[in-house]
Amino acid sequence: MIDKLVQHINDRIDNKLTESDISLLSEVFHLKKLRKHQYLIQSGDVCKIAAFVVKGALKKYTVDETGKENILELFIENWWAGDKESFMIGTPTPYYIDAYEDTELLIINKSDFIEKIGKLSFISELNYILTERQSFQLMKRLHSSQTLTAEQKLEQLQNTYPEFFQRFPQHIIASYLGMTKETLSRIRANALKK
Amino acid sequence: MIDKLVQHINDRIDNKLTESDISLLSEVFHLKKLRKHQYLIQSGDVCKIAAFVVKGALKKYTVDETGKENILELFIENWWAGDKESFMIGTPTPYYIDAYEDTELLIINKSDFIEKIGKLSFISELNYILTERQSFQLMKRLHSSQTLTAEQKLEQLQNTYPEFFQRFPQHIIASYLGMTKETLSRIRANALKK
DNA sequence: CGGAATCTTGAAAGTGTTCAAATCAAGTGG
DNA sequence: CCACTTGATTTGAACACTTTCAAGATTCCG
Repeated sequence: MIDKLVQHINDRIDNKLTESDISLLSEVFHLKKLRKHQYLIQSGDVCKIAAFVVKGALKKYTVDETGKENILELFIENWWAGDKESFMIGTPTPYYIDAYEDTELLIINKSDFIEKIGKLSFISELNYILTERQSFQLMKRLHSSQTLTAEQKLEQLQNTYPEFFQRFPQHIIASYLGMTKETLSRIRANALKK
Repeated sequence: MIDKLVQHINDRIDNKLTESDISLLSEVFHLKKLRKHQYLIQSGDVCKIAAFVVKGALKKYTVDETGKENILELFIENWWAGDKESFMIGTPTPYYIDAYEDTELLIINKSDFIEKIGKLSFISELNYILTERQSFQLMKRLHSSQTLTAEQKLEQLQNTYPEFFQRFPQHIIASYLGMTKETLSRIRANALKK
């Protein structure tokens, strides 16, 4: 169970984890299972956990006045799910995160994070790497959101995260891309013609 | 000159800079002046510098096939201008950055950054804080870009960065918001009626 | 088989863009 | 001080793309 997390970390940091690092991780992370449609966090909560996805899929979204979901992020295996801003700063999150499939997570709560591992160099290193990558990706997504047509957005997503199309239905992908499911359907029909 | 940078750093880190920290900064950062319309970086360059804005204003943008500028970021005093991804990873930047006003920058080049200050704890701390904040802001901008109407985008920008409206003309603001100058002009006319 | 979720299709409406032209504002040089 | 230039803003009309709403078709799965 913890193996996937250890692997994830070793893939990203310079010096591999020692046995004692790993046993510490085993202590502070615990397994949590979510059934399809269960929430990890809800709007208004302060996010007090960080969650590593061992198995399954989740979506992060807001809900507008009309009840429409606007999906911001999709999480699958080996991704971190949560609201980092709420977790770090302690402000209430505006987001919902729920399981789209039955999901297994490795959870650490904020107090354990701060007291037990936050200051370890491999955690700082990992955290920095992930945060920096996140910001690079968000810059690209923002640019795409503002400059590309719906068709170009689809094509780009097929190139960057083809796995999403295996895991999520079209209406979820559409919302992630900032368009309606009808638009996505029509665009796909057009793209096939060519 | 270096004072503004020292102030900027002291405002953000836990332990204030020492005299020797400051004299080291004075050594590795040098002043660069840009006249209005001069480039700091151009598309295709590898960004080999990080630049702190002492005075002036800059814009970061791409140019599409038709020559249209799509502005991603605006920089004024006390902001860092550059393409961090290109700087850190060494990939060619897709962006242009140019001065919208006559501008004074404190520049550090990559080799000095890596060899002389990159490993100092106050630089790591600052870098992490800025990167994290950047990613929080980008998440919000992406969400706004995908969910708000043009009118709501304007209102939100007026609330978050009112100073932009003093420093940049409307067509620049419009591009930053991902809309045309005509749309922004009409929206403002409508908003005034109410 | 039957029901729920998903995907497709059509027509009408909405929102923002494009293109072109007019207006406005702020220097600059004569 | 005025004419001229340049950049910025506004306005109008036609157009393009995406959404909305509604209905029908398809797929999945117990």
